[in-house]
Amino acid sequence: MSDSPLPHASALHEPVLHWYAGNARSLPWREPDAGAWAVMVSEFMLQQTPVARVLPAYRVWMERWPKPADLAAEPPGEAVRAWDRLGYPRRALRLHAAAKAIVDQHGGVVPDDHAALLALPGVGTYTAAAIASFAYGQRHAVVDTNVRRVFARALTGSAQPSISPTAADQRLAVTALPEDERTAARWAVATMELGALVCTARSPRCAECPIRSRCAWVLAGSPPYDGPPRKGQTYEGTDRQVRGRLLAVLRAAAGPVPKADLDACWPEQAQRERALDGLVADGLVDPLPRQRYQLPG
DNA sequence: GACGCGTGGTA
DNA sequence: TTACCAAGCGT
Repeated sequence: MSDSPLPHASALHEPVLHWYAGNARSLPWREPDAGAWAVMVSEFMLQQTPVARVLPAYRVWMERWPKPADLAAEPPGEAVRAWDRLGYPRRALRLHAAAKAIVDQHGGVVPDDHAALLALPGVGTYTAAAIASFAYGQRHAVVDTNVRRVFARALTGSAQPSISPTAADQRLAVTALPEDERTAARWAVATMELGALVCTARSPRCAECPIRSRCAWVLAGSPPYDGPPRKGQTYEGTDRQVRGRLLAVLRAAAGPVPKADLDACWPEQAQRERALDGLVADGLVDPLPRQRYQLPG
């Protein structure tokens, strides 16, 4: 995204906030009594995983571990097991580590300070801003892929945002932020929701969009994407697939698993060994004596 | 900045 | 069917 002449983002505030008031989804982590831990758990799970797949795992998780201290008291392997098939299971490990840090350093309360949040394992720029904004009502630019896409279209006039987040994206989001703190917090969640429900990546529902009459991309005739090709992520045959299979076996087992059971899930030995070593190096798997393995204790 | 990291739904 | 996409993070 370029950072020059911007349509005044302030003209978008009222229509987007009004749209959100009537169209926001009811999600458990948005309930008034949800709390910061609920927001934090949802944000970890939603990193690269769609809402529909997060919902059941989220409910089980919060029922079992309603506070950070509840999770911190368990071995990390239990977090990995409860992560189920959400994908990227290192997030489960990081959420567990973050819960321990919250207990050790913040009295068991999710911190409300942006810098303190950023220091937690698995919390990056986006997640720190999201927790501070959604859970504590603070004024932060909350820049995820939805927001980058909405701003790319509405303000910059391009069909898609840059392939990876840029400093310009961040600056644009900061510039567009309403001054008032509470309004800024609603704007953050509203722009994200607009990107998730209307201003979608593939087939945007422009007819339903509250800012279509002010959208730079629509006003330019909705030109197609003309940037460099996006990096297609292959999966079949990758180490990621092998890791996924190995971990699925370990999640399903109540206790230690003989190596033979792991050997059965992938034919090529070299890749299998590499994947298993990687899981051990990542702390997702504990090696035991006598060629056995289990989730980390 | 590019890359590795899971999984499944959708067009 | 293949390819893209989904509330990123850490190295």
